Amino acid sequence: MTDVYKFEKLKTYFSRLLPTMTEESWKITENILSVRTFKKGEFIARGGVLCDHVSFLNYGLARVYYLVDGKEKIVSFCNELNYICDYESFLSRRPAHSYVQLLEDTEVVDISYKDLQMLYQVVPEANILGRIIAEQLFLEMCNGTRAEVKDTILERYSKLISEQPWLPQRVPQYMIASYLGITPEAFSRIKSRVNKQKEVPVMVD
Amino acid sequence: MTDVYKFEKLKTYFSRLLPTMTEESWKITENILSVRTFKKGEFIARGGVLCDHVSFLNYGLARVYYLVDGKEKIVSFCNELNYICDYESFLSRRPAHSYVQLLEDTEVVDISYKDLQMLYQVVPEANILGRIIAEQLFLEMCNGTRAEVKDTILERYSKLISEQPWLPQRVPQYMIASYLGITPEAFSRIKSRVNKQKEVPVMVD
DNA sequence: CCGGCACGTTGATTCAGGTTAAGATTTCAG
DNA sequence: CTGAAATCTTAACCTGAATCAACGTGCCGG
Repeated sequence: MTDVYKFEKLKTYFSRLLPTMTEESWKITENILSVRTFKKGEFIARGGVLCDHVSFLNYGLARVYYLVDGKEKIVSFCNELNYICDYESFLSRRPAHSYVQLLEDTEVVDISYKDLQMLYQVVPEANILGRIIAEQLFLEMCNGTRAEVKDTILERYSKLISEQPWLPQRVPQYMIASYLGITPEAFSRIKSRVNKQKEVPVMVD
Repeated sequence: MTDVYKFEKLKTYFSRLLPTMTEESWKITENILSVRTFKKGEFIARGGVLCDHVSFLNYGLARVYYLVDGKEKIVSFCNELNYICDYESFLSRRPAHSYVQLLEDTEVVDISYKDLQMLYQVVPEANILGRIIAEQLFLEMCNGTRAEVKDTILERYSKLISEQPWLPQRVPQYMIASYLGITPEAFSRIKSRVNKQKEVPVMVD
């Protein structure tokens, strides 16, 4: 947990997205970043509250969910080397609709809206990075939406596990059910139904 | 239909997004744009085919849908002053997952992927525009997803009609049902149920 | 004017998943 | 070690929407 250089991961990530970014631009960027740590259970964003920071996860785990009639509907899980933030709230400057809660002790690198806008003015590459990141978020969103429309629950489960294989070890099953859009009971039923058909269990705990 | 200046609408749109864009930058941009027209029923993007252009709708109407088990699931409708394109395919350079079909004769202004990348190199403002547009698409997507998660069918219907009031006059009801994620039969029933409760019909044809 | 087609409605049946409830199992603090 | 809380499973019953099918109604071309 004691990184030699606390922005290392973010820097690597940026240099992969935009290899042409100069060391100078990075130095400026670095200056307005800050590191924050959170304990399991804390929130990085909450419904009704403006989300004023984008956070890049150094280590830890988070979930994003909506509150629907008092019930939590999980939209995504997020670990190391990803952004966590209600980017919708952040961009639109309006109260968040989603909740972003940490499922483990977590360290993030973050930047405030104000500072980011400043960065866009000062560092030209920042706009390219900002564009690429927005595009990537858009692509991820597309993937999610498409899967919800086209895939069966089982297919979505398989995809989830193959994309984030560490998930079953780190989050309870009822959260995965919530992500799939069904109740824990239904999920349990589906699992047992599938495992009865094949002698070798497909869905692992 | 005979616009004095065929890029007028796009220019206005851009200048609203980025007022600081110079006339010079616009001149360069303008040079790589082209106008295309389509007849009702034609496709701007098809599943399995790379979508190599972003198109800005000058006039006309389009729908975006996925094919699920041979059935069409409409994701959005799109008219004047919006982009139509499988932006996912366009950005990722992979075959499209969605179909974009014109529901009326349509005129678009469009730009190819290659030309856009070139523009990003040559005109610095283009990156800002690109970022803002990607951000907006992301926000729209969020709205859609959130509505699907949180709102009832009736609420989503009301939202749709208040956002695109011209819709019922221009598309058949079964397409609206598809957008809402239910069958035409179910939609019909919901409508009649609602209209029975209130003496004055709420859902118009 | 007629026949066909696209669109909308209505009814009967079916089914996946929700709900409720009760146990079984795991986890963890004290 | 022990008991409470959290999690997972199973079963019985219920519900909303899909499916299948039949039937209007309006529109268009010949």
